[in-house]
This record gives sequence, structure tokens and C-alpha cells, in this order.
Amino acid sequence: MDKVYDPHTVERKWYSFWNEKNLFRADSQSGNPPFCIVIPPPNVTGVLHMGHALNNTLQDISTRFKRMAGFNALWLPGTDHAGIATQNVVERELQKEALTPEMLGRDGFTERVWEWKERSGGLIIEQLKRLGCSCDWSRERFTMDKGLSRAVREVFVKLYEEGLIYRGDYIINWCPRCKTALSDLEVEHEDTKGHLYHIRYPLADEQGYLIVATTRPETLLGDTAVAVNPGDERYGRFVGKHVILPIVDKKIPVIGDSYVDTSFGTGVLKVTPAHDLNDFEIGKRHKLDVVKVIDDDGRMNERALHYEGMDRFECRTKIIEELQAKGLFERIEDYPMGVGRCYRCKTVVEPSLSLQWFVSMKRLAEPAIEAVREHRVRIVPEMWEKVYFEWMENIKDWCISRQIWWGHRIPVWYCDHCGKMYVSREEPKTCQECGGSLRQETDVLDTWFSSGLWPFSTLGWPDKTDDLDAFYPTSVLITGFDILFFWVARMIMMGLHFMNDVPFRDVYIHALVRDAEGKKMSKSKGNVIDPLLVMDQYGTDAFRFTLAMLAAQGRDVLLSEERIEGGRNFVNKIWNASRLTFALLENIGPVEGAEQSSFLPDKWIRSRCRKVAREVADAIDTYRYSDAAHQLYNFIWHEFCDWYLELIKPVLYGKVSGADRAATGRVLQETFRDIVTLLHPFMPFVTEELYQRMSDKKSASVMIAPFPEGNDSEADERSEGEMDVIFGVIDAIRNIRGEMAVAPNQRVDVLIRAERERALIEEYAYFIKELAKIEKMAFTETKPERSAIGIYKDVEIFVPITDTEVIHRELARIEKELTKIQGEVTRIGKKLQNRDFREKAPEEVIRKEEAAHGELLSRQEKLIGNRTRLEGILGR
RNA sequence: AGGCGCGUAGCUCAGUGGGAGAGCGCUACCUUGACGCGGUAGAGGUCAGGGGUUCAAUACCCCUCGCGCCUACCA
Repeated sequence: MDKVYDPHTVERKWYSFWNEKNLFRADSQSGNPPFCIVIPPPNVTGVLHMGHALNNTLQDISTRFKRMAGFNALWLPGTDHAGIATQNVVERELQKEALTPEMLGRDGFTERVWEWKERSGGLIIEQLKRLGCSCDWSRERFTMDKGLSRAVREVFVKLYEEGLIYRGDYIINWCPRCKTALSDLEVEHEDTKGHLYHIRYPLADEQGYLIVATTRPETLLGDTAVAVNPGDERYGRFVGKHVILPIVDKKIPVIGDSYVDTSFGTGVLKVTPAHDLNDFEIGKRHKLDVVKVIDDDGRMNERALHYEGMDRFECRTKIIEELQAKGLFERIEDYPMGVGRCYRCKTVVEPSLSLQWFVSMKRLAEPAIEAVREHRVRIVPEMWEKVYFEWMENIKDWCISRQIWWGHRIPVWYCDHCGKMYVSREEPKTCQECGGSLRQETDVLDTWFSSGLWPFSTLGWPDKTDDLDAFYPTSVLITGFDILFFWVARMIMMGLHFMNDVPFRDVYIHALVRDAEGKKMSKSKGNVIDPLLVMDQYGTDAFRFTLAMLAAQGRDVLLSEERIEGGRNFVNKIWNASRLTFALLENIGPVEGAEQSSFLPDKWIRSRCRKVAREVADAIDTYRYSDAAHQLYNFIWHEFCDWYLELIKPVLYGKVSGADRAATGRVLQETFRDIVTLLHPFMPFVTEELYQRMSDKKSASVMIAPFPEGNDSEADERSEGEMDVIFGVIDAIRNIRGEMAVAPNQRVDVLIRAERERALIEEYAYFIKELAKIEKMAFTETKPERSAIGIYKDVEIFVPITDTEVIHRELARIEKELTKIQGEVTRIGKKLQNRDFREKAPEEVIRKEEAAHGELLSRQEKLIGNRTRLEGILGR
């Protein structure tokens, strides 16, 4: 084995090994309890980024753990067709060939997208495999495949029949770049520095004008009224009169509507029902005309007079110029405002009146709110429940139609002749009313419409399948908070509505990955760390383990190369520990028939290992991945490597007479196997490599090795307590050596004064001497004069001092510690004298404080004793 | 505007109603027969500030300041 672990040589081989052995596969007929996760399907256009890496690492940890713990584990993978994103990608590709979608036509274009999908769409799946994901690839799904498309149609038709889907004219968010409607969630809000323009609208029947304040002067061309608050003393009298709409020179009414805020702007509101949600509502109340002046491509249309064909933002400037020229411009002031942008292409979204399809949400939301309130779906961390409720309780109808070609085409047909509409699972041939020919609706559905069905459509719905029986509801959904509304909430609503049961029992919401400065990683900021490069450079296992360590609940994950380096060092540490372990075991030969060891370090490490196994299992089960990883890190590095391996070296090298080498070898072997097994969910590749090298492996793969049973009742508290004494004594001696600047390789003599612990220390004297680098160790009844003192509980350790300069150093050290102790003694002493404390604090706390107080006093006394002796030597 | 979250060692972060922790960084020493991607020891904190509840607060409540995020139809 190499001195340094090389991930590249081992990682490749094991993934195909698992695959060939069919270890990823779940069985719907299995008698084992089910555990199921459906993957948040990445976009087919996607390449693996840090968010995916974290998300899928956590899913894999849970899945691998549950599989090893005896569950019938299914991690169901797949990808999302990502309507707008994918269409954009293919459009860009066409551009290179000087083609447009229009030139290919709808069928030609979608064919191109499928081609593209077959060619490049599998990239992210391959990257997930590199990450080590143990998905059941035989069940991989795609939101546009036959089965899922059928599920989409079924849901659309059912909801329509139930009156929960409707079509109508409403103000929606329009992206002039993508040329499609967007749902409210697909609009990103951004604070920008805007302006408030004050414009004069001349009165029609008398002198003067009303001054209107607006952030969007270009929409003036579509104004059909001016509104004031009817109770406004300044303007009330104008209600019912008219003003002349500037530039257009058209008479429009002044209306009274309580929506108008008298304290905002001038108190006069221009009303453009076709380009503003509130104006639209006002327009409905007052039956106003609706004049659309901006086209689907963001340019002014024929209703915009001489501005026809001009870009909406250029028009804004020109309109102001024209108003100034006409003396109708009052003034301009800075005004911070929110601008909506398309989440795909960042173009400023245009609120626009449009005929679209909607899902009526209220009735669907109510049971979904209940389900979370009653914890039939448990959201972890709980804090996200509030966010969920907040949104669900104020939910608005969902615009689901998109004016693009890539996606599930809405299953609605219109008769060319009589206009009758058919909503149907199967394509109707001709109009039943008049026999006329039918044309299918050209719009497709929002991608999230099909994603919302994912937990049951992937398991075979609408058919009744074994998979649905076995795995629905799924166990847990693991995802980031950024798609809580987009996806999680909708799955809960759809699952309840169509399956009559929640889609998953738990939702674990993990943090976002950010850079070391806490900034969101983005290509434009140039602060992205590419997970694939990281895996190349540091190894997949190191990367995964680092992510798990950083994935504390409810916090952002700040990733830096230094952290990953730490992960790599840990993997390397394990690698080297295994080199030693294998060498030691080979050295002593077979250990299978060995006796149960009575060697204290053996009993101690077994006890610790069982506890850690238990804690790791608990932590993964409750999504505390970071806790689990830290437990393992500390146990393996600081207990197994730093202490245990060092303690057993002399035994296994045959330097301790009377030791049962085989018994200790057996414990080493068992413990090492446990460690590798416990680590496997976190670092699948090295652990498989090491497992396969073991002479005592229990399964064909560590992937299906039983997860070590942790059991607190088997904890060996007595052995742990005794080891603490040994550790305490060694630490005390090392501390003195360090403080007195004794070189690490220089052996020292020590005298030990102990009563109760004497037998134990004597028994393990050899090990103490080895680990603390002691030449001669002896016991004493009296306190030697010329020595430095180390204390562990009642045990006093003396290291003789020869040099006067060292005496001064020791005195300084004692002084420093005494100061610290004095503070503590005073603090606890006060507490113990407090009558309220003695009366009201729990018995246990009082005893604990008394014990601490006593120990401090005894330590203080010992230190003072030594100080007095040393000062005596110096003749003070 | 409302909501949520966060301010703990130089940096990044855990943590808990009763003796302040980790990783990295830093200092000193060390080729101890697995590992320098290592070992041993060490320095470093009024747990943002103020008030309250409590025998006891870094932790629970309120306020202030600073930072981040989400939701929102005030033009």
C-alpha cells in the first residue's frame, strides 16, 4: 500500500463493481421494511454544481446507511425536462447554424430537443455516479417520458373536471425574451434605483390639470382612467369629470377608488388596466377599457401611436422628452423600487393582460397545510414550517401555461368550426358537435406541474404498481430551501389530492453552499468551486466527508479549499491507520479463534466504538449529518489512532510479556472493520477498497455489510473510567515535559504518589512509560523536594528537576495555574454558600458543584505544597 | 412594509439553563519502526450591546445596533 492515499486508482473500479453486483437495486417484493427517497430531479441541461453535490451526498449517506441497517432501500433517480431552460439551450445551438425554432416548426424543433437530450442530457447522471450515488438506475425516470406524460394528462384532466383548472384573461408575468408567461415564483425581485415621474394630465372641462406620479411613464399610452381617493379633499370634486390623456389626446374619466393612497405621490393614480395588476382590478371594478400598448417582445405596439415598434425602455425616455416639450412634465424624483426579472434570463418581466391557464390553489392548499400542521409531513429543521405556512396561507392561483414548445402540451382541443373546447386524456378526432376539425392547444405546461407529481408518477402512477404499494409514501425528501414553494409544497398538495396520502413523511431542508466569504456561488461572481475539479484534486470521499462535516442544520455551508484539504487529510489518516492495522495483523497471524481480551485498552475501544456507532446511527436518522461526521472524525483520529493504536503497538510487536496478542489482534480487527463500515455511507470508495482488503470481511461488499449495532447498555463504563486515569497520568507528564521544554525524544524519570489508583497505574506502567517517554518510573510515599508536579485527581506525579532555571519556570507555571484555580474556587464557593442555591438547585447539581469544589481545593493544596518546597530550595 | 435567520478564539463555524468547544491559522519542539496530508505541548474568548426572568443566562424573554435571506399589488 502506498504511503499516501491515491483516490484515482481506487475510485473508478468500485462503482462498476457495485453496479455489476446489482447492489443499487431495490426489490418491491422484499420483506424488509422500505426506505425510499426520490431524487430532486436535476435539469437535463444541468452540470453538477456544489448544490447538487451537497444535496446528493446527503441523500446517499441516508440511503447507504439505511440499506446497511437492513432496510429495503430505494433511491429513485431521474431528470427534469426543464422547459424554458432546455428550450433556451437548444435555441442557442440552432443560432450557431443560423437557424431559428420557427424555421424548423414545432415538430422539427422538439425533435431537435429530443436529439439534444439523448446526446447531452445524461451528463449530470454520469456526474452523480462519480459522486458515488447509490441510486437504483433501473428505475431512472424523466419528466417527459411516456409514463410521466400520462400522469400529467391524467392530473390535468381530473383537475379540470373538478373545476380546479380554468382558463381566463388575467394579468400575468410576461418575459419578452423567452416570450412566455411565468408564474409568480419564476419572477425574481430586485431592488433598483428608479424614478418617480410627475406628469400633468390637463382637465377636460376647465383650466388646470391633475398631477399624476408614476414609475412607468411609457404605460401612459394605455391609460384608460385617472383615479383618486373619493374621500380626498383635494380631488374628491373631480370624480366623474374627465382629463385629457397627454400625447394620446383622449378624454379619460377621473374615477374614485379607495385603493388610492392619499399620502402616496400626488394622490392621483394613472390607471393602465392592461399592464398592472392593481390597475386591472380597478379597471374591473369600474368597467374601464383595457388598452394593451406593449407587445409580446417588449416593444410598443400599434396602439402606441408614433412609438410603435420602439423598445419599452427607450419609449420611456422619449415620452418624457415629448411631455417636456409639451409643458406637461412636472418633475422627476429618485425612487427606489422593485423590479421583477425572469429567473431564467433575467429580462425585466412585463405584467401583461393575457389569456392563460390557471390552477385554483385554495382548495388544494388547505389539506396540505393541515398535513404539515399535524406533522403527517415533518419539516426539518422546524423553522421552515413557518415559511411554508406563510406562503401556503396566502397562496394565489398558479399560472401553468407556457408559450414554448418544449414540454407537456396541454391536452385541450378546440374546434376550428364552432369553437367548442375538449379537455381529454386521449386525442379526440373531430368535433362531436359539428364534425369540424380540431386543433390542440399550443401552450405547454409549467415544468413544475410535472415535478409536482414526481413522488408518485415515478413509481408508476396512474397505474396501480407494486412499487407504489411498496414505497409510497416515501420516507424523506432531501432538498434545498430555494425550491420549498416551487416543488415541495406542490408535491404535498398533489400527493394528498391524487394519492390521498402525503408524498413523504419527512422533508429535510439543507443549507445553500456558499463560498468562504458567505456569498452565493455564481458564475457571474466567478466564485464557483467546481465539484468535479474538487473530486479530481482531493478525491470524492474527502469531498463528500467535508460536505457532511459542514452541513450543520439550518446554516449555510461555507466551502473553501482549506476545508476540503482537511477532509483529504482525514482520508489519508484512515488510509495510513489501515496500513498499520494490516501490517500488525499480518505480523501476528490468524486471530479468529482468539479469547475475549481482558486488556484494558481493548475493552475501552470496544466500548467507545459501540457508543459511537449508536450516536452515528442516531445522528443520520435525525439528519444531523454534521454531528455524525464529527463523531467519526474525533473517534477515529483522536481515540483510535492517537491512543488505541499507540497502546497496542507494544503488545502486537511482542514487547509485552504475558500479553494475549491474538486477543488484542481480534479486537483490532473487529474495531477496524467497524470503523470502515461506519464510514462507508460518508466515504464509499476508500471504505470499499479497505473492506475488500480485509481477511475477515463478512459480505461481498461493504455496501451490504451490516451497519455496526450500537448499544449503550453494552458500554463498559468501568473500563472507560480506568482508561481515563491512564490518559490523565500520561497527559500530566506530557504537560510537564512540554512546559519544561524537554525534547520529545528525551526520556525522563518520574515519581508517582497515588493511593486508590496505584494498582491500576502499576499494572499499566509499561504503557504509561512508552507513551510519556519515561525512563524510570517509581512510586513514592513522600513528596520529593526538587521536582515539577503534575496532578490528575488524587494522583501526584513528580518529575525531578536538576536545573535552577527550570525551578523558576516551574514556579511560574504553578503560579499561573493557582491564579486560575483561585478564581474558580471563589466562584463556586460563593455559589455553595448561597442559601437560595442550596434550596432551589437540583440535588445533582449541588453534588456536582461540591465535587468540583473539593477537587479544586485538593489540587490547589498540592500545587501550594510543591511551590513551598521549591521556594525552600531557592532559600526564600 | 412584513417575516425569518445570524452576530461565540485571528478566520470559518459547532454548542448548552449549572465547570466556554472543533477545524484551519499561529507559537515551540520532534525524521518515536502507519501517516510531516504526521506527532506532542501551548497561546488566544467581557459568547455584539443594554435590560428582564431565574438560586443560576452565552443559552429563555424584551429592546438597540450590525449583517444576511425570503415574502409583498402602494403607483
